[in-house]
Amino acid sequence: MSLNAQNSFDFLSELGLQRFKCKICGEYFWATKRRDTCGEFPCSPYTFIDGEGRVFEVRYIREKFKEFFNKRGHEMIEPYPTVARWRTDLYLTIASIIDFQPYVTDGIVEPPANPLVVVQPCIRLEDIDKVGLTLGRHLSIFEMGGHHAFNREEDWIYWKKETVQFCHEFTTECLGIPEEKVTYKESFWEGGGNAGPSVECLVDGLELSTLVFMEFKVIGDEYIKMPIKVVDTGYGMERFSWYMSGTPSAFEAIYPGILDKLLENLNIPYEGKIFNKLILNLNSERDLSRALLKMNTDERDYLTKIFSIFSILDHTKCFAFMVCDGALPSNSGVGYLSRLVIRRALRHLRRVKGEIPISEIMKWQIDYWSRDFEKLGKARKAILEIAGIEAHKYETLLSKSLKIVGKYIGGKKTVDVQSAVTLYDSHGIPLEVVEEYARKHGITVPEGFEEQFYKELVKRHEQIEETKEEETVSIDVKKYPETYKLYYEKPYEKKFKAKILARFNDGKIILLDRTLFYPEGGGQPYDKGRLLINGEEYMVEKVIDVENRVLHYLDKPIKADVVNVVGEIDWDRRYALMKAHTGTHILLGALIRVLGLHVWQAGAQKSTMISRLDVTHFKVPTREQIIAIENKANKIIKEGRKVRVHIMPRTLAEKKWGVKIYQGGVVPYKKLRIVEIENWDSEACGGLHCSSTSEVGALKITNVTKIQEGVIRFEFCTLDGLLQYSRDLEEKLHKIASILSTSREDTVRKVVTLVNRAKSLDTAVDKLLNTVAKSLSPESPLSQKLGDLYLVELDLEGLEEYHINKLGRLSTSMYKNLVLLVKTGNIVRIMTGKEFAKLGFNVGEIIREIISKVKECRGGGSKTFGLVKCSSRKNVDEFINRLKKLISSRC
RNA sequence: GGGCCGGUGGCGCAGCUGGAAGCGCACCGCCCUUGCGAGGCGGGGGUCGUGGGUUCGAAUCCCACCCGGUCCA
Repeated sequence: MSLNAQNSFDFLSELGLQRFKCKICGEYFWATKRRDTCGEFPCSPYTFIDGEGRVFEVRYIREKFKEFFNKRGHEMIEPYPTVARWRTDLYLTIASIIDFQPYVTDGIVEPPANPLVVVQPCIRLEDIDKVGLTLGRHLSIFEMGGHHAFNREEDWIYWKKETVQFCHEFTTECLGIPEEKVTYKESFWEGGGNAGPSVECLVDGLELSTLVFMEFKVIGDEYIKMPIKVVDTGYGMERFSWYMSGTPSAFEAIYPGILDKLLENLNIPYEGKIFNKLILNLNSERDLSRALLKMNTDERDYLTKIFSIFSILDHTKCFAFMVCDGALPSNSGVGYLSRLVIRRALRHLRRVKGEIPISEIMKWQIDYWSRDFEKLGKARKAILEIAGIEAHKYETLLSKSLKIVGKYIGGKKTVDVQSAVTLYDSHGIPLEVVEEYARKHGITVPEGFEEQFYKELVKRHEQIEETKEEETVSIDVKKYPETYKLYYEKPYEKKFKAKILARFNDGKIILLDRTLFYPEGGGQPYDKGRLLINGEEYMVEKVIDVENRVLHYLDKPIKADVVNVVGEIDWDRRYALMKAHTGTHILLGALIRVLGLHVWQAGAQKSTMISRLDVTHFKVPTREQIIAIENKANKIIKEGRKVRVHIMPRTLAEKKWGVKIYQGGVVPYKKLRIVEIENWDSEACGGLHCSSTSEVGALKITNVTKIQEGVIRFEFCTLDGLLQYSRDLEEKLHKIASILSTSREDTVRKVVTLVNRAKSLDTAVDKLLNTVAKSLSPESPLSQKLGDLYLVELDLEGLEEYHINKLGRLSTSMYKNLVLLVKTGNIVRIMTGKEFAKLGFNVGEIIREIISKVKECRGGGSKTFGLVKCSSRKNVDEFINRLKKLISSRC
């Protein structure tokens, strides 16, 4: 790649480094002294593992890192959540720079500080299957230390040379790693929509940090120069911790205490030395099995167990963070990822035959990590409960799976790929369970089955086609000035004067210089209202915001020469929406307090009637909880707490209220607009609010549903809606009462009597049917003799099909020679006793034979039962006559 | 958000190339037994997730929706 030109790295010579070519991989690297290899595994083996001396916990490294950079002018920033709620293109925070993409890196938003240092917990699941196998090089959750600088021409902080210098000093002077061991490999990095040359800092085979010089924005295949140059660094806190500790694997360093407790609990001794026998570049299950083949059985079994334990450690920590940040297990969205993580942990726990509940391990993790991450401790109860629920679900799945596997491959001689894939795809049953079943039941698993299995799996998922994109009519508004947003300045004003700046769609869409009309956004619907021009009225039907220009959609075109307008918003609608919006914030505050800190907003829609708020939570709350939530919310309303709006820099807002302000998601502005309900709730929000909670009047939750696993929807209304809502309920009750012809007070009693009556009618009908059936004996006056058989013809017009069938079933089982004909309108049913078929008759055949001769009759049936529909009663009778003749002639 | 699997008596399921809703467990009654366990006989309990459509006829086929499960973004 031309972008990765050598001159990108020339500055390294100024730091006293020399450029060499790795004799093994052929890549270029820099070092203080001549050496043959680049310093990265496998060109250079791991030489730092000595297994002696003190353990440097992640905490130690983290503090050292923060302190080092803080002393060198970097402001400390609190880490963001691991769930990247502020981004639409990512579920998880995969690097520290994610916190600042894309708005800061694009130059739209000022960085919270410049330069800054942050230690960001990150979650990456792409390589989750490698966790454990690589002894800790891969982790699903890790802390990335980053020092970042955002450079503009006019405001230059620092660039490549200083960055490497900082890194070098931190690695060598601060942590005491010998300078001659450190190498810097040339590379190129790309991710999150940005790219640039990078330098990897390697020591004794291990990559400890990567320094990226972000210069490009990646759009499709194109690299576009960025307006600002960003120093994006990533220091692996766990890597440093491992390196410094020199333990056989990283897990001893990351999880001191927890690892021991787990081993002890599982009754497994720990022998780190065995790892020396392993090739350390295990990257896949296949690599592992190859390496394991070279070992003896005991060693192999032992190692497999240890790898599982590593995975359990890693995954339980990861899960705790995810749940804490609101990624509750689900079958879709981020929630699926957290379920994936805990399922993997549970699978490993089963492999090592762990009797210990996973929530117990989770408890240890919370105890250990909440020392640094307070939020984990606060979410403790929810995390443990959710882990318990997930473990239980997994158990249910497993206990069901054997039965399901049997259904698919039981009785077969070999396992077929299709079945195995369906079992995995539709039922979540992993291949190993299928193979286990096959082995037990003597079903052969063909050669190379696993490969075929994955091939088929990939094939199935490739077949999924892309969904069509939605068309949006875009109007180029950028050449006009931004609309002045009067609605923010004066949310209680109803009328305003403005000038028309532009007309679109022949005057049906207009752009104003200022407006009180709130455009759709943040789950708050747009305002409606009217524009007045010389006494003529134009209705405003829709309002949208395009790049801060507010477009008004009118019911009829406005003339080209008009400039001045008077606008008036539909105040009742707007005020109802303001109350709904403030109500939403009040409700969210109540939900977090009653249900727990894992509750995050997952979506919201305000309405003048019933609004809704979706939040992350794992089960539909109980009636008591819902009442508690309502009571809390109404208390806040009654107290008349102040609702204040603050416009303030991001950093300040985050410092004051934390990342919880990002409930609504992406905030693409330089400064945040914070809506604060005194001591209750603070959110970055672009909507319009009441100035006191008392204006909301009241809040009633009208419905609570689980819209998907891990997401609960609360439908609610404020005072205006409540009035309408109760009227609707009243109306319904009134209708029910009138149908029951009783008073509204007596409806319940009446329904009870009716239900009881229905039940007694049912039994009465059953009894009567039984009596009628009994009466259809050969001696019955209705009986018509047909040889050995006899026929009864009934007209049961109006009787339900269900009861006719029941009567037929009863009578024909009582009387084997009975042929029962039941007429209902133009339909006739033929039901026969056993004797009929014994004599060689077949109802279906007979029907088909006769209807070919009778006009406008259709029908068919089985040996003992049949149904014929004719166009008229006359044809029915003709059919019956022919039937009788036919039967008697053959008896 | 998409794909796949499923929804049938209280529970677990069969029936799904369309023809009168079944089985096992549980439940009730009787018999056997000194009692328990068990066994024998008999019985109650479902209009097949909801709504449309095709058909003479739908649990079964088609469409939409709801609910549960699962895999993948």
